[in-house]
Amino acid sequence: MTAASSPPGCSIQRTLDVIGDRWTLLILRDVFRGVRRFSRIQADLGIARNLLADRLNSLVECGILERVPYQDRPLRHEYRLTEKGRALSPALVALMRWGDEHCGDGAVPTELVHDDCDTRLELQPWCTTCNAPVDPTHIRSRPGAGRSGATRERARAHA
Amino acid sequence: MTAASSPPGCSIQRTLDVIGDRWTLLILRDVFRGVRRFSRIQADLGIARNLLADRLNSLVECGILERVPYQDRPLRHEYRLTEKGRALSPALVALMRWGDEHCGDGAVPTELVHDDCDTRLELQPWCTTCNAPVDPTHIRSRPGAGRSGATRERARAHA
DNA sequence: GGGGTCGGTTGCGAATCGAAACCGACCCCC
DNA sequence: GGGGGTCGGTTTCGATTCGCAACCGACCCC
Repeated sequence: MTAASSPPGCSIQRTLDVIGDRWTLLILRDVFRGVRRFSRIQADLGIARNLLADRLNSLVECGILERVPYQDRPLRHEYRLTEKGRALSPALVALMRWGDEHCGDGAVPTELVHDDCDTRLELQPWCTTCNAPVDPTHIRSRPGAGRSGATRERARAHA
Repeated sequence: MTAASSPPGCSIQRTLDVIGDRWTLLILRDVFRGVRRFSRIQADLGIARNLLADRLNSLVECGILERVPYQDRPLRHEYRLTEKGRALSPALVALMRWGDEHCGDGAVPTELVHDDCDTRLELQPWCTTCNAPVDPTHIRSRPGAGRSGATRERARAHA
């Protein structure tokens, strides 16, 4: 690690340690869309069963999904998003939007809309102080001074 | 593929085909932060050299990065984000924010702020019609009717 | 000539992946 | 009771990918 680097535990690094493999985000996309059962996900993604079992276990273990029984005898579970899992929504949306804009191959298979007004969703860094979107060139990164709550306090106080 | 699934070429799938491996987003994070040279990135991430070379080539090949000479004799390049690459900013920010909120381990190593006002950035789906953030429960996904430009037109007309 | 930097490439053992077979618990049907 | 099917896995094993270390060419300075 050099001076320009973040500590090993940078947020993105930690995030990708959890969801940064080839299948995990696709699994979560399915769960977001309501595809919640083992075999449905497996058929949908074409992922190997052993890997799917493995990834689902990891996701449950780290609190992104939870196993909820949907029948007894035989006991079967489905996988639901926890609050922590639902919080990944903006990231999924951002990735999907990027794919739409930049990897389009003639058709946009899925788009996300605001169901109140049918507007196709934008997703961008938003400054709550300026109440305006922030241009990428105006994003500065800085070493954090502590936990996010405290940090937000500080930012509010400053503004 | 089942009825509930998207076509094989779903935006997220296509996106992850390009940037969905264990290192690529970390490499891009470095480039976003200004770490643009082969050996700097390598030292920063601890990635194997052959993999880094491979990933950088892929990223250049698909137009996310470009190779820009920073000296002749010996000719050396650095890797810069293209427009397409810069468009990944919201996704990176979203992932970083999620990591901050949900994978914190006592310290938040990096945070993103709006450099005009020092506000810590939020990132959420934004409805341009309502001019308000959209709650995840109000996000509906629908099959796209065509290219994104046309789709956006339609959404505007509807609103 | 010796040593160092930079951006790779090559080789090889180790870890991971993917496909397919197998399994237990249960169902329905005859 | 037997046969067949579903569901959610686990096991096995060959193929792919990864990660480390060594090497390399082009250039620099001393």
